[in-house]
Amino acid sequence: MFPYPSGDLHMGHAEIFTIHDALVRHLRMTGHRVLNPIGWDAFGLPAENAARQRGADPKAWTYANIDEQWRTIVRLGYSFDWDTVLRTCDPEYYRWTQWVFLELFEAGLAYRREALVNWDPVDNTVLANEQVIDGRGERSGALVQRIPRTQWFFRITRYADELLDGLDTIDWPERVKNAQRAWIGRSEGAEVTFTTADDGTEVVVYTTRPDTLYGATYFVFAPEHPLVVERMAGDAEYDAFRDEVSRRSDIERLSGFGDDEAEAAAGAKRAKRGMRLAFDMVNPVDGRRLPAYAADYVLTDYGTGAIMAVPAHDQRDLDFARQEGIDVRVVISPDDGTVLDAATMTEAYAGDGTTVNSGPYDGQPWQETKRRITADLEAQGTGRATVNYRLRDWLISRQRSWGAPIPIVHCPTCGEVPVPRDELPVRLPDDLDFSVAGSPLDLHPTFKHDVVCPACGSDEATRDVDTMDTFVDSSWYFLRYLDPTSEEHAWPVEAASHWLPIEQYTGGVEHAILHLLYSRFFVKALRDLGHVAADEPFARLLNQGQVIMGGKAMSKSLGNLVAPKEVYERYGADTLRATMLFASAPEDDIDWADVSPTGMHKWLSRVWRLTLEHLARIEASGVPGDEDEDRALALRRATAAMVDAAGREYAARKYNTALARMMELTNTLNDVLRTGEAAGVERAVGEALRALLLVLAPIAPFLTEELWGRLGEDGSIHDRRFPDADPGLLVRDTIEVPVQVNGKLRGRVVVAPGTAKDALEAAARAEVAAHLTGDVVKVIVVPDRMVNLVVKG
RNA sequence: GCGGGCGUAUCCCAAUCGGCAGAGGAAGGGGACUUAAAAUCCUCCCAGUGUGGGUUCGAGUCCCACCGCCCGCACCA
Repeated sequence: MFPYPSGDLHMGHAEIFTIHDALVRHLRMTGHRVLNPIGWDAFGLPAENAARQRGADPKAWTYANIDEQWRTIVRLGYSFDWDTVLRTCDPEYYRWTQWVFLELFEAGLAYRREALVNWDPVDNTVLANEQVIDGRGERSGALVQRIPRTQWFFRITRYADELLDGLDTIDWPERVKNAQRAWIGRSEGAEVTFTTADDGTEVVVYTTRPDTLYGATYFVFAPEHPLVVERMAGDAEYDAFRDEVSRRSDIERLSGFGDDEAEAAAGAKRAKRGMRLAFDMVNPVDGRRLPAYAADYVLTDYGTGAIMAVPAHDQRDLDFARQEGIDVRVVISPDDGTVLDAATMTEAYAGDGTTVNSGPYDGQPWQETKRRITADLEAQGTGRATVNYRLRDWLISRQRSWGAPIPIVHCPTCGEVPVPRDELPVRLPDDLDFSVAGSPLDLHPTFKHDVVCPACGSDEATRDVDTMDTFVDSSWYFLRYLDPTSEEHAWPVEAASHWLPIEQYTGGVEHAILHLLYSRFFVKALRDLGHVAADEPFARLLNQGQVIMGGKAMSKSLGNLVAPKEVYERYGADTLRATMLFASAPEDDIDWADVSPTGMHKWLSRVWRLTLEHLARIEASGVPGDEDEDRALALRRATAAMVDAAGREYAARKYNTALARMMELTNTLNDVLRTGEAAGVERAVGEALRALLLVLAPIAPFLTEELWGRLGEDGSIHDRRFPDADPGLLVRDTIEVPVQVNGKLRGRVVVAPGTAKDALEAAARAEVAAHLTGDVVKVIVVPDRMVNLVVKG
């Protein structure tokens, strides 16, 4: 994932880029052609806030940060392709963001409507559902308010099913896929049409349990439901109730469970608030009258904003029914023989059971009732099977001015008119005044009004003054990398079909929903519009862990921040890189309090010293002469084993254990040099060092390059092939096989690899004869691995 | 409450298909070198794998229950 330039690179960036760079360098060394671009997600609020607070020019501010990050990226040796750099805030880029918007608009995937939206009173903008965490704005932390407002949406819900099913086709961490599944929230049920008791007005509800229809004893509307608003117009009590619910949803709902924190911690249930309405509803299956309520626990924007309430089998309904003294009616009898008492039960029963009290459906398993009732409703025209989703359309309007303007002109006669493609980009003015109280774009002297309708030429027309969510910018940037400077097209369709899906995508798990869901939607939509062939943007995802400090997130306010700069200025870039990779597997968090750049620096210095000492010896004694064959062979075997093992560790992206194998070899090298004349093994030492440097090159590019040159090798080490182990050196003459008696280790035998089972067993019996005090009743022989003799008596 | 993940030495962290619990690092003790310190080198110390069951010839690894921690989601009908 590309970085946001809020300042210099932080440890999180260093972590993601280090992992990614080791991976990419290894791929290059194993003969892959790698496209490894970099860019900046350069629109966004911090630039605008800097402008507001310090009078900075957001563009200059952003570019200065990009320059700083760039220098750090170079300093840390990240091998990005420098000729594909892009910045989403450049008009040359956002021109095409606007183009993508128009493509979606014309396909009916971008639309404008009024809705209850999330208003962030601190950042002064609306937010998408995905950007509201626990009722607070993701960035600002402010309590979000629900207000009605006309805004632009992307119709991501059209792809809900495909977004869900596609998860089965991609190699992503399970937790990210689960998060997306939960977010999409598909459920299967039925829509059932109820009617008002007085004039038969139809009201549709969504339920996942149509089999419990006979158990409905009341009916609930969301307080904002249009029918309620209409029917209760002028009712002061209702107005007060609605007001209170709105306030609650802004404060109490968000702060948890009311004022009592102890109660909140214990997970106490939130009291539901409801009001009896002035009319009744009629149950379509049996004609019974159901009292109608408005209550805060029914949401306006899920399902149809109205429910049938079945207290016996839904806990929320039961809580409300007990509170209001409403009847409870049991329609499912538990299979385990428990008898539910409608008068006294306090826990709704949602398990398996047999249908009762439901007229013609009695006596069947509930699943069967569900099928039959749904079919019967359908036949009568009072219901149908449906699928429902938790996912809502993506709200993309932002009342901010450091973003891509929405390329639409509003005309009193023509409505929403797209800006013609050849007039793109709709540029942000350079002279935005950030000292104003509202949106600088809205209040700019000419931006809004200095326009005519592209369709009819009317000068009454105005520009849309909102910008797009910055997640729009980042939902397609990977396509732009394929031809980042083109003025002809957003990206080359043919190349896009070759390079997508991206084989390896690396980034933080904080984007589990946001960026990773939006990008998937974009690719699917753009595919349907013929702009790309792939179904998914990212075939394989690696979520690197977080860098923390002493168990807590690093942050300025906690004063536990360690900047990459501190580390690389003291120890160098290679040490920083290797420290991060050695600390843990890429997926795991790194606690900086636990890691030791000093220790890593010591080891890299050891590699350096071993190489220089080797060179000094060669210089002193000339070309190595005859070898000490046993010690040389042992070293060559150790080298081959390291190359073989490290290669596999690299392939599995386990750089921590790859480094451990390299350290092992330096230990061996040290031992070999200590136990005899260096002259006897000098050639093998040279081979070992060269292999070591090659294997280390993706992790420590600077040190290895320097030593490679000093060893007299031509060209860059980074253009060399990753070494392969000599298979002949991996084969051992003898191996040690543990011998167990009754599962306990009692001895070892040394045999040739591949020794036949019976020969191995014989050797094993001889070895542990002293322990075979009874009859051997069972023998387990795993060739080359172990022998277990089971003795009885 | 639901879903996912993790508990191995003082600490970080390894351990192919279930097959010798220790690869690597850090910290600590002792020693060599040094006028001394740093660096370097040598050496020692250190767990039976959160708890309790089960399967198996054999369990850190598989199954069940529980404890602890972390991360999602959560009035979604």
